[in-house]
Amino acid sequence: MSTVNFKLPDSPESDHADQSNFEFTDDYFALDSWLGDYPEAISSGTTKNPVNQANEVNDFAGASSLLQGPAGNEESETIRERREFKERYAFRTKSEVEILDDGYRWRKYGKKMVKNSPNPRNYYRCSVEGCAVKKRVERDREDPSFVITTYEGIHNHQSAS
DNA sequence: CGGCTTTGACCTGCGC
DNA sequence: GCGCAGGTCAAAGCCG
Repeated sequence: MSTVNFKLPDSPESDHADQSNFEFTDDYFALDSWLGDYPEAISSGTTKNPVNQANEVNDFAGASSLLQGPAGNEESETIRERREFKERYAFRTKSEVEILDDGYRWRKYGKKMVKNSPNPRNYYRCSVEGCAVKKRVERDREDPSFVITTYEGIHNHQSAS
């Protein structure tokens, strides 16, 4: 239904058509509650059903701005509050490749097999020094054509690419 | 030559 | 206390 085309700042090199299909389908959802990290949200009626959260496009806009990094108001109360929970946003993306160029440079630091899924989970970290943003990439358990990307933290720098 | 992957080992939290 | 599962480290090798 509401397909959000997320145009990424294409780096000069990654001009391939493969990388351009970074789009959020109806199935994208923020994992804040989905991860089960927020017992309150779950007990208050939030289900794990992705369809239920399919129309939270506005939510994504907020998440997006957070991902881009605060534009100066780093000390804002909102962000400080969020920091207590650890910022975490996850997206389900239809993609052949899991290495999605989102404008930042990532360094892989781990790979793990998870019990729930036959697919491995990859751990990335922003290679910019002083930036503690982490990223977790794994394929969907039921739909290997989907990739679940979980961001953790906020970039404190401009996207370097 | 520098930066990044790879991969197994290590660490830690948690449930039994 | 033990074992499992998830997360991270770090040495070695690869690749541009």
